[in-house]
Amino acid sequence: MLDDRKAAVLRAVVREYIETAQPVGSAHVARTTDLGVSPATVRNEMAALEREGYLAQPHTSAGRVPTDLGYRFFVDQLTGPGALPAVQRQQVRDFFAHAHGELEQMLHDTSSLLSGLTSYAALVLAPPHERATVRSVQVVGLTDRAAMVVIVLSNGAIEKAMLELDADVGDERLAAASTHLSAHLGGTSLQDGARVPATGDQRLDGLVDVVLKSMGDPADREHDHVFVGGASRMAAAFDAVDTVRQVLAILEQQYVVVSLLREVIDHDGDQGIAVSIGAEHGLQPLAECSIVVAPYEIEGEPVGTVGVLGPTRMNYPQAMAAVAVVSERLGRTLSA
Amino acid sequence: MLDDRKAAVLRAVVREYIETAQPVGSAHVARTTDLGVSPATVRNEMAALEREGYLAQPHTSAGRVPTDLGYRFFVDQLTGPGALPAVQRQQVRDFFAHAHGELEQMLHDTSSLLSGLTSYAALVLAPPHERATVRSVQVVGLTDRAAMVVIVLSNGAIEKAMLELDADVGDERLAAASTHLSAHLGGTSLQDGARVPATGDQRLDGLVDVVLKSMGDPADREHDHVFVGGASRMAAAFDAVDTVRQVLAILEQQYVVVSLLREVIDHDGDQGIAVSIGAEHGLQPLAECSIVVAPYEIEGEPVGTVGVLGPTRMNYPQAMAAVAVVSERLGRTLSA
DNA sequence: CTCTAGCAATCGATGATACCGAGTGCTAGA
DNA sequence: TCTAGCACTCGGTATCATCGATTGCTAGAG
Repeated sequence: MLDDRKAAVLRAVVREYIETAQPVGSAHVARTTDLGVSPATVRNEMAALEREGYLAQPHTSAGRVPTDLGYRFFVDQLTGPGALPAVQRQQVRDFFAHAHGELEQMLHDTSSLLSGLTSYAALVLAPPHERATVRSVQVVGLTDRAAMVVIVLSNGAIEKAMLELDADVGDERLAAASTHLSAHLGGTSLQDGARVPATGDQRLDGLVDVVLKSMGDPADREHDHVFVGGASRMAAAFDAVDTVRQVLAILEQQYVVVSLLREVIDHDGDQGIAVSIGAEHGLQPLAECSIVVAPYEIEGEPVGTVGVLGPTRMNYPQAMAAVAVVSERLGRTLSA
Repeated sequence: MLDDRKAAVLRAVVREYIETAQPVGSAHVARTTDLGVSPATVRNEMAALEREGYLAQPHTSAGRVPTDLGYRFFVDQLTGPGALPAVQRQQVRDFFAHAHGELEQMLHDTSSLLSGLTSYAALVLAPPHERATVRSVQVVGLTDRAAMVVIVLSNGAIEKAMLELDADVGDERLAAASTHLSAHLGGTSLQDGARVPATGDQRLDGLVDVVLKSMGDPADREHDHVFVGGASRMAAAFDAVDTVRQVLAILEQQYVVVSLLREVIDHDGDQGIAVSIGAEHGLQPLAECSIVVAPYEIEGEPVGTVGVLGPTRMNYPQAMAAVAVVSERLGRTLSA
């Protein structure tokens, strides 16, 4: 596709631009590469690269800037996700060594960690609750007409749903329903809408039905929780305050973020780390952003994703390294 | 303190500046007030107001801008929290009419609502769990060595804590502990570290102790959850991208936000709506922000707060109106 | 004593102008 | 095929004048 020298020039431009955020000129490239060619030669290559869509010029007589395509080439030709500085690697190890119990808290903290490592915004998608098996079902009465179903899952997550009751149901009956449901749902996964055999007691069976229905409610299934950490760092990445606003507005919509993460990771086959650059995904407000995501696995099964969102001119090797380490480590910790 | 005319001039300046964000000149004030005086007179008054600290001049030959003190006067002389447009009032009514069950979801949505009403960031502080009474306690085993304590409270909130066990404890024993704890803690509030009588079974009593200790863990008590909605709108309020970053960074620290809300509402006695303007609170990064908060009450008892965070030149009457209506309505809904 | 009209002075914003320098494209020659 | 040289482009910066909004002050009217 690109001959060696063009590739080297492109690499140099991308690297320099990532670091300085300034258009980079031919002289700079000639100096920083070991190609032993003059700026004039570099100029010719750069002009060619521009024709082919890898570079762009903000205006005549300015240096070149990578296009999305340019970044794409740069990312694709990376052999692996670079290495994290030892300090950071240690930081990650420490974090997960001390990570204790509670799933949601841990995922939340993980997003802060990742954001701190990269200085971009971090996204952590929680494992879908469907994957875990039920450990306990309990129906707790709150008021005469309202009860709450609390389901504890094997991974420490909790599903809950409100229940509106037609009539006052005694505590004993709720307790009976709890026992009955626990007995028959325990060990199953939430997604297969398991059948629960009738007890014979009509009132009880009715109650059980209501509970099951509320559990199957797709509104609750949407509970694909995503943790966004370090969103404020996006403000440092752009200088147009309006861009910042748009990006933050997107990050506030959990649903959008979730499907974005899904899309990016699906689109990329199962390459491990997936990268979406600039306008490659559909979201117009994020056209100036790139996303680096990786799935994390529990017991060998991919269950969630971690990723970072930064400006298109993000430090890809570093971001990929951080995402790789964190996803690997997170999976390992959750598998234990 | 200020004679009538000075007050009128100050009011006019504040109102105009809130609307236009431009320094306002004497001619403007003379035109928009019905004082029937000339710009020259207004100028004298404005000069006086500046000497007294209510106004400031960005530079000679620009109009005046209110100082924090100026806003403070403006807010203090407001008779009440202004009226919300009918459309918005209806919007709030609709929202709470359709608000269903789940506490956390509802508080989250409330923050979005309030942010939408004011176009500032909204803060909703959840009722401290200590206030609610325990409805059910359950200890659920997750792995051999880990269990989870799930406490359902009367207000529909859920407290959970991880438990690390020294040895494998049988399911029956966990169940026994659950029943025992439910029986003795049910109806009590979490904050009084209630004593639970011994059962005689040593292993069981040991387990109960562990659970109680984990519940008393102050790390969990910190669970004063705060919901921040519409943080992205802060990006529209400032044009210095760095200010935006600082403000957002603060909003990401739940702990800081919680104590800030507390401080503001405590400082103000029990006036209902409390307002903190500019640097009145201590947080330097929020020096260009104001906060409007109001407590909301369940069964007549103040349990949480709702508020908005906006630029110092926020629309106070409108913000106060929105906060007042939402807090009132939220309390009413939760009391039902 | 208060208010106002008039007026000079102030100072940011805007726009024109010139200049510099970084960087390019092209061409001729090695 | 590469490079040196060179004219050219064009954004950024500095300078300068101008414009306009607004002020502070003073003198005079009510």
